[in-house]
Formats: sequence, C-alpha cells, structure tokens
Amino acid sequence: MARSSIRKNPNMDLDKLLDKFEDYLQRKSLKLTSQRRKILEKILEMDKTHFTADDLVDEFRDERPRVSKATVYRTLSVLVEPGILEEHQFGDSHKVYELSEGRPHHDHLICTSCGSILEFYNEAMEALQDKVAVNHGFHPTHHSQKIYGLCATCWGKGVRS
Amino acid sequence: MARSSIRKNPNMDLDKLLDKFEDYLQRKSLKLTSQRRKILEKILEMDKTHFTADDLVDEFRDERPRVSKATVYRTLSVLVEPGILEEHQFGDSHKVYELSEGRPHHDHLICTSCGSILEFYNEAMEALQDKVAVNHGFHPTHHSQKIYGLCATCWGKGVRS
DNA sequence: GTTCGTGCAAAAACTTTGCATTATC
DNA sequence: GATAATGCAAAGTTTTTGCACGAAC
Repeated sequence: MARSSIRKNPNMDLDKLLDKFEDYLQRKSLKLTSQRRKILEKILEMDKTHFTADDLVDEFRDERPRVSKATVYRTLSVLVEPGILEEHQFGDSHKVYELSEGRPHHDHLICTSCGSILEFYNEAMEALQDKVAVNHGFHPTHHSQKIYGLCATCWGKGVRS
Repeated sequence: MARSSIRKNPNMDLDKLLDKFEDYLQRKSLKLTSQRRKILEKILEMDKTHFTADDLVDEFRDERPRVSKATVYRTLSVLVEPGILEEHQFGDSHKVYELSEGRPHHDHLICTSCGSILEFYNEAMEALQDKVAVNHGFHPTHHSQKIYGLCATCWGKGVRS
C-alpha cells in the first residue's frame, strides 16, 4: 500500500510531515520508530482538527501490533517540540492537540454549550498583542487566546447560558 | 479580634466580600460555615494575587481546627460561581485562582522563565475580541488571553528561550 | 553493538466523591 | 429538626515513570 493511499486529509501531506519529523529526530539523535510513524499517520487519518491523547489511544485499541498509551503520550510530546503539533488547554482537564505544521497561526472560539471549536485569525489583534507585551517590558514568544461563548447553532437553539 | 485587623491587603474589603458571599449563599440555600469564612479570610491574608488550591491547603496545615483539602476544593468552586474568584489554567497542570470581585477585568502576561505573572488591560483589545466573536456568529461570554514570553527581568539576565 | 524506544504496570499529581458525623439555618 | 457541609480516606482522571526487553541506527 502506497503511503499516499491512506491520506484522508488532502490538505496535509504525510510525506512532508514525515520528512520534517525525520529531520528533527535526526538532529536530536532520536529514532524514527514504526510507532512514531503510525501515530503521525493516524493523526492525519482521524481528520479531527482537535484531538486528545486519549482519542489517539482509542484509535489504536483494536490495532495490532498495539501502540501503547505510554508511547502515545511520549510521542505527542516529541511532535510538539519541532512544532508539528500544537498543544492547547481549553478549560477541560485534558490537553488538546492540533496539527500545526503547514497551517497558519490562529486562535480559538470555544462554544461552552456544545464544545465546538472555531478558529480565527485577526491581523490587528496579533499586532496589538505584541504591542501590549512590549509595553510591559515583555518579550513575547507565543500566546493563547480563547474566546468562550455560544456558537451560532447553540444560540439559535435558544441556549442562553 | 476585630474582623478588620486581619486584613493584609488594604485594597480588599473582607466584610464586603463576606456580605456578597452570604447573599449568594442565601439565594442558593447554602450555608455560611466557619470553614468557608476562614477560607475567604485566608485568601485575603495570603496577599498572593494568584494561588492554587494547594497553596491554600498548605496555609491550613498547622491551623486548628483544620480545614480539609476536600473543603478547600469544594469552597473554591463555590467562590467561583458568584464571581468572587476567577479560575485560570496557565499551562501548568493545576488551576490557579485569583480574587475577581471588586477588581477590574484584565488578562495576563506569563514569563516562561521565572513564572511571574503580569496583568494587563487594553480597551482596544477587548473591543476587538468582541468584534471577532460576533463576526463569527458567536455570542461571547468571556475570554482568556495569555501572552507567554520573557519578562524584563529574565530578559535582562540574558535568558533567551 | 550501542543507544534509544516500547510496553506494561505502577505511581504521580491533582481533583472529586461516598459516607458517617457535625454544623447551620 | 431538616438540610447542607465537613473530614477522612478512597477512588477518579489524566499524565508520567521505572524497568526489562526489543528495535533502530
């Protein structure tokens, strides 16, 4: 089976991601194991924009050879380091990941009723954040902006809190 | 000992907070126990702007009668409900609380080197956030904006990552 | 062959919960 | 006196770790 045949998300290039990952691993004298490869494939296959470690563990539950929970957690960390994944905390108790590599930066709108996540990007806001940071003598490296509320759908259904 | 004599933070009025808390509890048919009162007092006494549940548990370790861990956790939730406290998650694994009642809204700059937290407020940013949300059909209720980077002190010390 | 990664189960860190007892309203 | 809160210890969640074995370089 060719690598490309398992791609569900046409916007994302598994080969490119693998190349980038391999480069990073090599620089760090780390190894590209079959598990690490499978995890990256699975993340693309799932085609969920946001997923948890446990989502991924579930995906491997019926697969053989198994990829263990420990490996999933360890690999997620390894994927965050070179910026292939981004790690978020949306107010739930667990961390949420999303593919970052090849995607433009964005922030999030989170519906407190249905949990849906919308992404947004606003140039003026980005500039303003840097300005605020600098005005406080800060040297900003990154930010996390989350706006909570009700999405159009939930509001339409009459949810009001 | 008069209530006011234990106040360490002159900006915060224990009596007013207790009144507000009592009102809220009454509306909900909840009870103002000595533990709840002590926890509120301790939060003011500590005069840390940001604290965790465990910080508070520590404060009661040598005190008698003890206030148990379970009660601290339960009371923090009760204090968040009416907006007396605000709950944050700054990227660590634990929740961080701060007094909200009587303080203006603000967001946070977090130093990734020393962990210090600076507060900021920017009118234009607040407006922009609402605008962005509305443009996406969202009905915003609140937001959490965190800018990570190096504070002036750490930058001055030569820390660069 | 050396070094790093894996699986497993156990532990860790933080938070929540069940239950009998006690305090508040 | 009815209802809600407390303390304790036990259990829950999510994530991390120690260690013997196996895979990658």
